[in-house]
Amino acid sequence: MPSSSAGPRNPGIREGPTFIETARRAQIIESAIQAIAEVGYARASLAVIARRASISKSVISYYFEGKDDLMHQVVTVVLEEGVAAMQPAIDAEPTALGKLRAYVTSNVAYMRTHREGLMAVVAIFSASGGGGDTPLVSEDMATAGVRMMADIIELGQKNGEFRECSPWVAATAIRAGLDAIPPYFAADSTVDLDAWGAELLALFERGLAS
Amino acid sequence: MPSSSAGPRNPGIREGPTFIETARRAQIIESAIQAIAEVGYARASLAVIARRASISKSVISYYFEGKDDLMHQVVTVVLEEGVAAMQPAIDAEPTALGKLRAYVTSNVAYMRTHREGLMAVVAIFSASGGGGDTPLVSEDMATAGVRMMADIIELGQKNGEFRECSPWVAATAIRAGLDAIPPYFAADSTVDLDAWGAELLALFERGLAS
Amino acid sequence: MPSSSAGPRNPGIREGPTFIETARRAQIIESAIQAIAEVGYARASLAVIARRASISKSVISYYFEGKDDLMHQVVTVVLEEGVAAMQPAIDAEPTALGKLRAYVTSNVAYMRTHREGLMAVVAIFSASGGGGDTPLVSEDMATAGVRMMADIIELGQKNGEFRECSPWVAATAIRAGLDAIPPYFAADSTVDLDAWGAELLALFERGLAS
Amino acid sequence: MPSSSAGPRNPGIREGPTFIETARRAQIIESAIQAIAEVGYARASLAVIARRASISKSVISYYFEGKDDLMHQVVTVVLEEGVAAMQPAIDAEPTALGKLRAYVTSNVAYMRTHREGLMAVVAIFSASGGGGDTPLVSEDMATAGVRMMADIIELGQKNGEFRECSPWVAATAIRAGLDAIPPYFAADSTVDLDAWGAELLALFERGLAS
DNA sequence: AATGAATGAGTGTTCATTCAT
DNA sequence: TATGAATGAACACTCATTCAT
Repeated sequence: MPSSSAGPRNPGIREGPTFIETARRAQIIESAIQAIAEVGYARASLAVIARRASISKSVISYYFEGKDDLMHQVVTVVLEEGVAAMQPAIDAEPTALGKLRAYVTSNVAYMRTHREGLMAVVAIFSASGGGGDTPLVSEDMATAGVRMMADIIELGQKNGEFRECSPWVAATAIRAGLDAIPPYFAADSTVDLDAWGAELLALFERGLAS
Repeated sequence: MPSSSAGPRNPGIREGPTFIETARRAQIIESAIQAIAEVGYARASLAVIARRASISKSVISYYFEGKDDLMHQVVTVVLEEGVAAMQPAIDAEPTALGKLRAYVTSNVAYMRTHREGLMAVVAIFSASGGGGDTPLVSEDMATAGVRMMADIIELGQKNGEFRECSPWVAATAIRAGLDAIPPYFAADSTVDLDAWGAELLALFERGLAS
Repeated sequence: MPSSSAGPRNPGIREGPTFIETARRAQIIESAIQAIAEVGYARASLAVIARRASISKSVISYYFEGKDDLMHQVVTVVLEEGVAAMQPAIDAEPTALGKLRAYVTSNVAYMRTHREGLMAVVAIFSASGGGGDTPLVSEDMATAGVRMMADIIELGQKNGEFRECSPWVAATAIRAGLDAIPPYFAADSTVDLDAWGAELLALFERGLAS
Repeated sequence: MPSSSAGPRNPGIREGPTFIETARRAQIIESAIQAIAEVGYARASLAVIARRASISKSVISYYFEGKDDLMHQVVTVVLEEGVAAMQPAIDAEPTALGKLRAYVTSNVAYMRTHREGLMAVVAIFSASGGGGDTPLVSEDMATAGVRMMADIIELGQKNGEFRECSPWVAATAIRAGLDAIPPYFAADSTVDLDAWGAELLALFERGLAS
């Protein structure tokens, strides 16, 4: 009864994930992220991922239900960590403008340390979107970041902080603006992320100002 | 062994591509676009593309150096057609604001009629490794759209129409905001593209206003 | 639109099976039969079958939808050939007793030249029966031989040639008695098939006599 | 590295198999039988068998030399139990006819309670290569049932109870007739086994009558 | 006595590519 | 100009087996 959230796929009786299991899972997910970020989703085969982790392909099958499961977990981990990193900062701000700034700032900060993860997620997203039968990435996950932003904008519109406009379109634009950064950062790691974030903020603050 | 830039090998008198050759190439590229848009990059094998064009796989190998070449050409054609469709409208406008509006408006218009092509390009982009320089997508191609926009913004700044800011960041954001549309449009073809474009324009006009 | 009855899985426009196609199909089916008869169904992998035919595995995939399809065709070919060899002899006999004798005699005769095929079919049958999701062998095919025999017995009972008894049980026993022969014949090719057939006939003629 | 004939390696004082060892072996064999009967030989992997026994795969490797050994033992156990269940009834009958009836009757009775075991044996037989001598099933084992029956027939022929004929052919036919039952019984457990046995007996008693 | 971890060979299958015709 | 045939490498995945603990 292999499951993505439970342990490996063999044992008789289980209690909780072993130390080694947790470590291996993390290691494999990390290798997957690096592989996707570096050679693209199409060329990130299990063999490539395994080689990068210096393990045999079978180990991946031992800890994950299959490639789809692994990809799903990559997305989950990166997104959950991202939300965990951003949410407190956003919640701490009372105003919509503050929240908007916190969103962009903390997102850019997260980007600095998790560039590859974000690139991997974007790659998995659009590889999934194509039209396969299994979603690989749930609608819910794919739009989580946009929804967060849209909520902030709606709040600002109720407050009178922001002008009337489609929160969804604006939120999509802001997220897209952020998602476009990692590739540039990957190609040139001297890119000034803070400056980029500040520029984006200036752009959207003005764009939304009432 | 025809190359991508020249036609099939022809040691005779001929110089330019035959009529039939041009037609076949276009047909294959069109089939590739449809296949990618419909089943995703991963499942768009040469066999699938060939079946869609009602030809045998070998014909593709005859007209293109390989799959990478075909993909490269898909990107080229779609992007060049896009530029061809947008450039006159942009050039016709004297002011930077006018050009910005023309850019977004004509881009959205092109999107309506070339949704599949744009989705295919995005799919090829992210399947081939984020945004770096790969066999499938050259750096130059990937950033062409951004550069066009950046030029407009710089013009506006010289004019005094737009405030001082990083033209590159702003241009990237605008392009990203536009590129985010096709997936939504594909999932729901009743999406109001004009409204979306207008919203984006309102956002960025305010964001750039001096 | 690959199909087991149609041609290979690639071409644009098809008319009928090529000469080479027919030959390859037959060759592959023959190799599969030999492999199964020799090493058992479990060890008769596509690799083994391909090696025996001195071709690469991919050729099998080129001419058959998959392993299941190949197995299905093995069964079909062997059974159809068997029926074709037996049916005329059976039909030529007016009496049920004559038909019974023709059935057993022609079956044994077919066995001499198609021992491996019959062993393969039996192996595929019981590998299929296990409980997989796809039948691999249709109920219809599996019981065709028994039904043929049962019909003969029923005819004999209406005639008064045979005593009253369950035609199905008797037919099953006769078929089973015949199916048991090939392995012995395989182990020792000097087995006197005609004598074996005659013994079986003596046994069942008496067993069914009214 | 316990061998199939001895228990797990035990360099201490002990000679015979421990209680727990015997129990585990029996449990594993039983699980193997169920697994094969239920999902077929092909899908009855050690993992499946282990899960059914609620133990880890390694335990199987601990008690058996390998999968082949386990399968060999499954066959041995089922067949030995069958002989043990039939032999007394056969020995109790003085006449060959009585023994024939006892053979069939007790075989059918054993079938009712050990359907899965018999199906497993048949599956192992035909998965492992027809009927020859393989690691899984020894020539000796495969023909044990036939020999038992052949002995009875020979006795009857000496007695004058049965007519002259090849005891081996007749015995093979009878065993085959019996072995054909389990699949039908498995597909439809309401099959009247006693009636089936009686029909077979009627058939073969007449067939052998002097 | 038993486990979880890991491996390497092997499974069926897909794919881009080559080549004679 | 185009095809059918064939290939070999790679794919995700399964499996029996080994081993330290």
